Amino acid sequence: MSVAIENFVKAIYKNGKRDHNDTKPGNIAKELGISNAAATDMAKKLATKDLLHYEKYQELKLTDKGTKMALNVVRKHRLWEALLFKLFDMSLHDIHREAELLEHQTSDLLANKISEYLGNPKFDPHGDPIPNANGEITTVDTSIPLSNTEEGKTYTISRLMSDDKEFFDFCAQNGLKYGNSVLISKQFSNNKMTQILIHNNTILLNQDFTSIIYVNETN
Amino acid sequence: MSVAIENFVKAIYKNGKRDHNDTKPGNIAKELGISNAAATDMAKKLATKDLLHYEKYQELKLTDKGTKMALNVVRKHRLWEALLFKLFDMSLHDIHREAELLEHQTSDLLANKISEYLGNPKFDPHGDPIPNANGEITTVDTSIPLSNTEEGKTYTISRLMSDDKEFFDFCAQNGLKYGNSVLISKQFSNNKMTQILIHNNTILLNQDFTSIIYVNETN
DNA sequence: AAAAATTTTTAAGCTTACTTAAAAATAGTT
DNA sequence: AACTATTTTTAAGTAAGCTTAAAAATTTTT
Repeated sequence: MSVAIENFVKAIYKNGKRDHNDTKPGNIAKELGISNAAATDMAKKLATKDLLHYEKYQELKLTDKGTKMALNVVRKHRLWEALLFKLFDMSLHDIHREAELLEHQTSDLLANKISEYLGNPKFDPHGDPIPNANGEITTVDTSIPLSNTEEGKTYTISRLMSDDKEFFDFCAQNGLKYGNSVLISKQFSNNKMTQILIHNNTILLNQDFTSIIYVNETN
Repeated sequence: MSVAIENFVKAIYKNGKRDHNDTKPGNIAKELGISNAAATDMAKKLATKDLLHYEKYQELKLTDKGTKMALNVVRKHRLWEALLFKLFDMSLHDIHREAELLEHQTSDLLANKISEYLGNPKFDPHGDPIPNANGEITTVDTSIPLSNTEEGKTYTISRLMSDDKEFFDFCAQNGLKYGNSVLISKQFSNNKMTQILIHNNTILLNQDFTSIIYVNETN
């Protein structure tokens, strides 16, 4: 299966996990930086390969086979991120970019070797869960976006759901890192802004950021 | 530049280093597993990109630009081999196969990180020299094939120049490994066979193998 | 030096993964 | 409910990297 196909099913998988749940060709096209026409073509083709269900004008739905393929690629991506993060001093954004390419050129054998070397980690450096060799995510995700937190409570950063360089640069500068603690000092009523205290610094975040930073309540 | 192009210049580079020195399209085609016609087409195309000099029916000669590209790919290949060899318990053949794919999806930045992590090694696990970030091979190679050794002398294995699984399996079984010592117990007159002593085992090697196992005389 | 064998080149054609442009259907707005 | 805007689909076309078949040139053998 080609890189284009792997990226296509991965994009459907990722979009299907999001709030909007828009997996129509146009959204997948946007995710992949290709034309809508190309996405429609590809969707039809992958339907014949039993990777997804295609019905005109409807959302694209991965079959079990398609989901398995997507999870296999996601697994390799996250294992690479975990490995590069451990071995090298590189920004999360750079690591992501390398993993984006390496994920398609990695045998299952190598993926298993990486996993084993790392002690079969359950999460990558963004806090995203790493599917196991069977394509299963066994961890239960109880995290919520920062935008949904309560004023005065303390949380632990569990996921940074982004590919964006500016976002990661901002995070790196402000100690927003997987595992770190944040206190919600002020939650503005409309949830459009959140003020947090981290490392004795007060930061004001807008919804662009509070919707992709996920946290768990600290016990 | 595409994977196909990187592999093409790499094949010319490798063939140019061998005894036969046959870099006509047919030989490159054989190396890459494509048709002669495809190789001729590609050669013409790469000439327009100033990667090689093309003259009908003549050997293909890399330009400086083409050589630089080839060495950059070779560098990444050998760095990956060195890294995978260090981190994981995998056969040299499997490592080679993974590196064959990863080499094309590796930024210069990542290559430098791998190199740094490994202490800027000068050789990969086969004993092949690793070009530096400028595409220069600074080491001097004094090694000779086993077929050219002298009876009674002791040598150190310096390079195993092959991609072949059977060869590597044989090597692994018999302790034929980069850095190991061999005594030439009998060199048959026509050089078609060589009998060596390694790890207290006597092995008879034919020329297929003695021409790709390189050694240095032990001081 | 001719004849035979091989290699290289040319030519035509295929598949993949795109593109743009226009038609068709859906979704949003008044 | 009708009009508008957007999205999806269809259709036609392109570039990369191959293929096979046949012509042209080179190389090898006798």
